[in-house]
Amino acid sequence: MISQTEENYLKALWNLTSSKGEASVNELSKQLDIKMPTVNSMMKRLAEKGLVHYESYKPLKLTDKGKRLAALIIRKHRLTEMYLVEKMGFGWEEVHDIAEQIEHIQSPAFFEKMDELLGFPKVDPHGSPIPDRNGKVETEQYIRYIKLSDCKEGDTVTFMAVSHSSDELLKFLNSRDLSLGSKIKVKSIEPFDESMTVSYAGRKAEMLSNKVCDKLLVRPA
Amino acid sequence: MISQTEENYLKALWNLTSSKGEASVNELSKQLDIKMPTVNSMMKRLAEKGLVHYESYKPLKLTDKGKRLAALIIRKHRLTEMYLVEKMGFGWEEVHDIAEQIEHIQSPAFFEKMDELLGFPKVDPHGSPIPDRNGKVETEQYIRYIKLSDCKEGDTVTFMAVSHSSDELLKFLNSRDLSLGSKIKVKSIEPFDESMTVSYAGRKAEMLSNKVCDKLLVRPA
DNA sequence: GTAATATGTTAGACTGATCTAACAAAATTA
DNA sequence: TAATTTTGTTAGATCAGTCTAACATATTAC
Ligand SMILES: [Mn+2]
Ligand SMILES: [Mn+2]
Ligand SMILES: [Mn+2]
Ligand SMILES: [Mn+2]
Repeated sequence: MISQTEENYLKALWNLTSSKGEASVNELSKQLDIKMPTVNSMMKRLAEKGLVHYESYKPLKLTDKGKRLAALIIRKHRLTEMYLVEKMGFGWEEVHDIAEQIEHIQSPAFFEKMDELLGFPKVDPHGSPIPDRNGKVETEQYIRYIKLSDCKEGDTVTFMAVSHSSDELLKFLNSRDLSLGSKIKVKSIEPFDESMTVSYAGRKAEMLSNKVCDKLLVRPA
Repeated sequence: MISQTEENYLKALWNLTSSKGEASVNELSKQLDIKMPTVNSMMKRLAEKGLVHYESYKPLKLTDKGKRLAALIIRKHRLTEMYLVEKMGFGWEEVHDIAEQIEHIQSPAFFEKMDELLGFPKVDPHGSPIPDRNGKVETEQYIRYIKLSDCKEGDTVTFMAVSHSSDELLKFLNSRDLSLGSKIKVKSIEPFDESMTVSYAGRKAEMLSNKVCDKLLVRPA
């Protein structure tokens, strides 16, 4: 069996390795705020269990089994976030911490029921894809999204997802009425700090810093 | 802070002490299926934390603080059971094991939301009272309930709650269409084994063993 | 009232999950 | 290349939560 602690390591590693396919002990240590020696010995344990490829001084990788298991935990996390927003009336900025706990509930029936009641959603409230029952994740469209910060003046795009969303960013977006699906037009880009002035439903000219634009994933028109 | 493990001990002790006000290490050990020395040392820890009155060779009692805390966990458990049945469509026999896990979620907002969406229910799906936000439990009516097995021939009663319900008992009741609120009339009692023949909505003559009748709490007409 | 049984406690071991201190290897800088 | 810094590993400690074995006290049976 796999403990709640082990699940959190797996999930963190899954997130870190999603781009390059591998991650360092150091990165994982920072991500989890757990000291390197602790992470190191946990990696050996997960290697014993066939979930991680571990070799001294080499980068960490998930095995196929580890990837699948991690994706199934992510699935529970994202289904939960969607359920909390859609069925319980929470705001998208309130659900991550609750989902962080509920993702560890052991009850297939519970998550199947959520999935059903939600009508088998494909994405969570932040636009991240929900892995399927087998741990497969639909990256097709998702990987085609680009950062708003990479757009040019005059571009018109659709706001599709928030990457690595903090409560603060989500609250900021709330305050500007900027939500998933919004059509955003880039009116101008300030050369000095790359801040953007954009317009969208109900907002003629809203200024967004580069730090914000860097977190908004959009689909070109 | 209090761990999930500690919460389970508190809750078990709360259940055991609900009648006599005290319980033995041995009883608690059996209840939790954890060996006596383990229970013993945990009781000392909880005493340190001001949650249990512990004295060598004396029966265990909860402190007021311990009672309140236990009741708040029970509150989360019972609200969850009610939510799963009323809002997610689970059967009353399916919800205990899920609630056993969800009761440990740390998020006041989550349980407040459940409570609201349910319209502030007073009892769980098995008829047990839900403690209020302060850990006070409404025993007024509940303690007046009697066992069906203590009724006499000719009595007419209302089925109000199931005590210490196992999945098996609940499934049995499902199979007989016997649910909370049913008006039950005791038609006859077999002197040999005290089994009862009863009638209720849609059932003319249903035989219930003494073991079953002992678990059904009813309100006299 | 003693013997037998049941219950409770102490001691000591083990595993999981964490840490710090010290050392080793790899990467970076000079 | 040599020195310095960063990253990774090993060793050993600690705490929570569990166990078994041994001993102590209380309860029950005779
Ligand atoms: Mn999240
Ligand atoms: Mn988590
Ligand atoms: Mn229950
Ligand atoms: Mn529990």
